[in-house]
Amino acid sequence: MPVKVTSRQVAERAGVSQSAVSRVFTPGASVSQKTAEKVRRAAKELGYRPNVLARAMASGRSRIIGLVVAYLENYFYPEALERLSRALQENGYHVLVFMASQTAGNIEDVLGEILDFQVDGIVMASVAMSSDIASRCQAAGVPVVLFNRKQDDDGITSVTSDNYSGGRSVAEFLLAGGHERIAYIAGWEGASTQRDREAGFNDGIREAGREVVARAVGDFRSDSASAAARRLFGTDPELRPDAVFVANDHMAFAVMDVIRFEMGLSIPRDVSVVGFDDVPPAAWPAYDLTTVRQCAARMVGETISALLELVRSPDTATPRQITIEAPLIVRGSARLPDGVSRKGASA
Amino acid sequence: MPVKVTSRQVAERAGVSQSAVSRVFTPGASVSQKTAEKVRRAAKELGYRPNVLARAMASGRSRIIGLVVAYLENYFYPEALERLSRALQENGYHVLVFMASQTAGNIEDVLGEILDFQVDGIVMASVAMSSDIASRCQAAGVPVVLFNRKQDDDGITSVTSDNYSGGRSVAEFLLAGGHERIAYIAGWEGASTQRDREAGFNDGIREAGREVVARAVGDFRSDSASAAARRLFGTDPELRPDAVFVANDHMAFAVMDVIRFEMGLSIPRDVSVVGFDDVPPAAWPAYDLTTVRQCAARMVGETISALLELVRSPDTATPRQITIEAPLIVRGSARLPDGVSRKGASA
DNA sequence: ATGAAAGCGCTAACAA
DNA sequence: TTGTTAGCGCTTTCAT
Repeated sequence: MPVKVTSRQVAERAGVSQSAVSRVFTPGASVSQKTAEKVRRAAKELGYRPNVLARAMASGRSRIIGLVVAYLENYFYPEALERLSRALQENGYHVLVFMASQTAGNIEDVLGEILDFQVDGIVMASVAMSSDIASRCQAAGVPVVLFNRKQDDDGITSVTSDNYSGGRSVAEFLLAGGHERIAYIAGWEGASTQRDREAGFNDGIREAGREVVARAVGDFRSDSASAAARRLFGTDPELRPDAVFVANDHMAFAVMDVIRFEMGLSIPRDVSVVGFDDVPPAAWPAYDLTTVRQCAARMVGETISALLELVRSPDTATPRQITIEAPLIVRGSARLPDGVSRKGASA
Repeated sequence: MPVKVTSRQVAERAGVSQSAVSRVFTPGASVSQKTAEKVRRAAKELGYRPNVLARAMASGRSRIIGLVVAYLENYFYPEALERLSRALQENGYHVLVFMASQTAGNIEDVLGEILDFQVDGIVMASVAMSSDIASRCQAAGVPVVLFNRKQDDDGITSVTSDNYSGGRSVAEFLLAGGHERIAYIAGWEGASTQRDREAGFNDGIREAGREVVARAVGDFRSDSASAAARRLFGTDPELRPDAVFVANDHMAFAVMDVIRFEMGLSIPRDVSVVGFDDVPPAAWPAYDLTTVRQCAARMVGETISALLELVRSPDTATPRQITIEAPLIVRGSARLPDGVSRKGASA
């Protein structure tokens, strides 16, 4: 049995030209029933499968999508990756993964590598904002969509959840719950998600004529978040916050553990904690975290359709900023406003 | 600025032949300093980057590694994927992801797709055992390594941790802790990891002249694990297990939550729980789970070196079964044997 | 509907 | 060291 079967060999066996074989394996090409049958039989007998790379070279379309992702440690991303990959597979595309460091400017290098692969499109998940990306890809003629990040430049397609409103609903919820001293633990400040969540949150607080009493930066990392929590809560009981909004769940778990197991405080009696993302562990009873949901399924769905649109009709498709609604999921980690039960979402 | 720059254009500009350009970008090829410089300058001016796909076609080596993975829901895999991808990137390879369903026989289809991409090698993470895979890849001349799975057939390279010993140390630890009624919650029975962990565990229990008093199957899924826990612990206090070994951490978290929050029992006072994997949440204070560590870093390291060895010297390299040691990590979710403190590991 | 022929952009002998 | 020449396996005009 031959290790590599070419279309030429199939053609020979089927008694047709090589291009006939190519057509049989090209959806929408014009071949007669008879030829198709002969070819398929010969192909099956020989165990022929078209070489995707050769096809890519000749056609200029690789059916490969480059995915840049910084860290899988935040459990929002594994789910997104899995969904993205499955959805793309169903559409005949495959994902080539490029790991980038979270903060570094090495996005530029990575971008070069990606482009070398002649990918049909790129999904950038959780990268720093940089308008260079847009222009470089535009120059290379490769569509990009930003996943869970936004740029001020609106020439680039992005899919995010409504971070601003999400942050705002947290503020309103916490205020309605009668909290007096509300704090915030920020994510990495280079991220648009961080910026928007905080902006919405702050606006919500301020419009009630109040102020955030304490702020620390956790950089979206659990160790930094723990440290931030120690700083915020390791003070006099009178100065201590009675509520904290943490910029994502991943950090919120660390914060909750510091509050409960190091400080010996009770959640939500002494302190209310709210996160952002609604990753699976947020629903685990040990955390039962009130949080803002980023619906990975919908975000991925929009990402795919925007990207494939750009891939398939590069000329007519235009960049869009897609925003997915981000509902507050009320669980047990935060004191409730009067009259609100755990089942009802708050606004 | 041209959208696509070819080596031919660079050659023209540098005043050399096209193959000279190719050589400059081929490590280890023979080019003079002078030529190299001219070419590099021309390349830079034009913004030339070699087309990886064309190179792959011509050379027969794509520098793409196919990764088959079933589910990222178990947090052991995101970490493995991230490490694998980074390590391969450092070696000039990239990962093409293929999602397979956990149980289905669709590994076969996926394998076909992978092979179409002319990948240089394949990593199969968490797939069902199937000796067909080995032969199909062998026929295609593509090296494979099984990650976190083993086959009876030893013609295929695999990297696993020492699941048998791991299971055994759990048995010994639980026995030493004075537990009277020891139960087991199994993973998906098609997995070699499940089989080996249980075998080691059972042997450890039996050699002490004892028996596992209850067993349920959780299929490595948290909902099934919760259900299993309800069955096991929803009985008379006298019949209730006082210790349970759960085949992986992912399930163990669900089991702990059922035990604590549904049954109202205390861990470890009423029930000891031990898991397997040592994923990050196992160390979170809210779980503080005693578990057996699968060292992702080492497993990935061995996977990479075995795979690259097979890729680079297909003739001399031989299949190996690599086993990584799997130490028990003692935390607070299980009653300790007398004299053992949380810092000292048990045997 | 089909075959012939010309590439896609590169690597790898082979000569020189 | 360098240029010339064949391909790698496919898609895609262009005739027929």
